[in-house]
Amino acid sequence: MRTYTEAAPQHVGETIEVKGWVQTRRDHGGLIFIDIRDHTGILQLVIHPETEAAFHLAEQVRDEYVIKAVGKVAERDEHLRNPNIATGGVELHLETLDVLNKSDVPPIQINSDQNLSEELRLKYRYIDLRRPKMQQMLQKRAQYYSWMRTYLEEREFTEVTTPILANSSPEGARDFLIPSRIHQGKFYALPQAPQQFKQLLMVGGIHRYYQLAACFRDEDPRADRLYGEFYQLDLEMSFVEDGEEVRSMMDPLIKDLSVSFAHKTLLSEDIPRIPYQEAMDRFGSDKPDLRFGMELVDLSDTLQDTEFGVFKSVLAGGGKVKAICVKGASSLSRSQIDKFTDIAKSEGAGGLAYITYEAGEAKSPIAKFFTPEQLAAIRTTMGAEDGDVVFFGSDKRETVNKVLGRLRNEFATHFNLKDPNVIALAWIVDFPFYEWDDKANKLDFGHNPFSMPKGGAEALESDDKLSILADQYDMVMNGYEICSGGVRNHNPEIMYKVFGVLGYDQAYVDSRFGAMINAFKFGAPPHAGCAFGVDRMFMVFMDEENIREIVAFPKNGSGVDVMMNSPTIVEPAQLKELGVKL
RNA sequence: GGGCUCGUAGUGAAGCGGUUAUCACGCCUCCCUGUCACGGAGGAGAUCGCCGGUUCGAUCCCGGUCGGGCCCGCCA
Repeated sequence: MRTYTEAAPQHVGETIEVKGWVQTRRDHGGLIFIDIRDHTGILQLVIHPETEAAFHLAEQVRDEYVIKAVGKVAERDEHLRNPNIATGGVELHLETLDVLNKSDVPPIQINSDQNLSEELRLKYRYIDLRRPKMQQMLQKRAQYYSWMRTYLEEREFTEVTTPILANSSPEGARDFLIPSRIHQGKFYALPQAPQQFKQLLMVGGIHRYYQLAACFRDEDPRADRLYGEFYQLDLEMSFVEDGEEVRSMMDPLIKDLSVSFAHKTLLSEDIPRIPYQEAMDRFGSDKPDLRFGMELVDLSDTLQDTEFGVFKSVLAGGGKVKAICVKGASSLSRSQIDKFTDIAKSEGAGGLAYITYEAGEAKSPIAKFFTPEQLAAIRTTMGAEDGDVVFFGSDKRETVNKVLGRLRNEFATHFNLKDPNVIALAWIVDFPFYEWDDKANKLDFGHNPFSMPKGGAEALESDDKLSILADQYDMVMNGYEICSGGVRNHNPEIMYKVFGVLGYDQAYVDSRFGAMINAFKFGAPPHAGCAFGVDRMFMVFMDEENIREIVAFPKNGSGVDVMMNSPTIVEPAQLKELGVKL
């Protein structure tokens, strides 16, 4: 009878057959033990010299050989049990042994707790995947997908797959282009997201749509961003005019995944909705980690009359002086503070002023520039106690927020304020529709040109284009953006206007988004939706800080698949067929 | 495109202007009948990423280059 190793204890006294890999072999000369591993776990095989053929073969077996073992399951004597493995109470006394395949000495040791370089693990991913951790990860991921599918299907969402060979998107990330053989000189592009298709599904009368969609973007990767391809839980709902309908639809799923699937604790049952500007002002980020406080405090009024030159000139120029209070930071060494100063500078700060509170005193090179009243006011406003350090930022509003937001995050990491067992969720809402592009020195879309401006066509007439808000929302989980969505603009007239603000005429819009605009002329229902970055969310659930850890076959940081050796040079014949001149 | 950082046996680490380049795991041979990351004895295995410079002498210092990682830019 064929069985899995984990089931062995249920078959004491029976003869069973197990197949798997050799985890380790312990040869005692006159007695050999082999730990056999399959996808369920490990089982100890005992090979006695009396079973001559099996014993002889067992002497030659090496790690990672693939074997088939037949024998009788026996209870182990009390003193021979191994509490460290699930099947440690039994063992299999071999009758026959077959080697189904040999293995070279593996380049990475999978049964060791030695650090392994990621490079090597990716090159030999098929061996790396045999490790229990990776096995569990892939199992868990499948459950995760299934969990989401079940939730959506119970709520009238229909799964529809959309084309992978699609069109180049003129805005946004770089495309992966696919040359057309039939139409030489023309190209498909892999979709950056199924955005236009899902909106067309709404026009097509699909009530609610979802898809675990592959998305492709040719942008440089990060620890939380895969190169090339990633998956979104993409969804859209028709006849929705208020984004709150989408958000409240998704809240229970994400909370349930956090608690029941990932076994974590929610920071709060209620998921706050935080306007973009408020998030920037309080946390210095549009993806704030809410597991800790350390909020940015505006001291501009408190220090209105300061004689401290740096602050004085910033305030006179309409900028802001803000600060964060870092609990217990007086323990930081000079060189540690220098490191944080470098970080502040890398975000555009001129320096990093701070006040240390110790033994009731405010110690700081800049303390002498403040009146006792100002010093007292700073301390009270910041809630600083002995042992704390208040770090200042002074610049124009956006820069101060960015600098202190980054520091808030770095300090939280340094002082271990990010509890991995807690999930803090928030929706960031009311993103600015337009942003000022400093480099190009012109107005540009803040986020997504397809979302509805809040207030509709009328709002677009505003003189202050930067004050126009988009009906758009991101979900944030522990400092990661895990979802982005919006109420879509389904009205061709408003669509033309949205682009018109940036100086694009109707012909331009038609040439870029003709299919979608045209569709909107034939009775497009109002609709709204969103897309979750399922890889990134899963990474948080699995306590990983590198997104490649939760993907079976990721590309490395240079966009290379070091196992398959892609990208690669192709045969001239293939290029010729595509019309490429050699 | 830019910044920081790493590169030493198969693997993970240590080291240092002059060493026989150290340790652990793994590997090979032999011994071993109750181990479980078995144990014991012995052994093989490294042009110290690559190129150039400084020096009497470079794995070590300097410059460049290649490769990995993290970050900025970028990611509608």
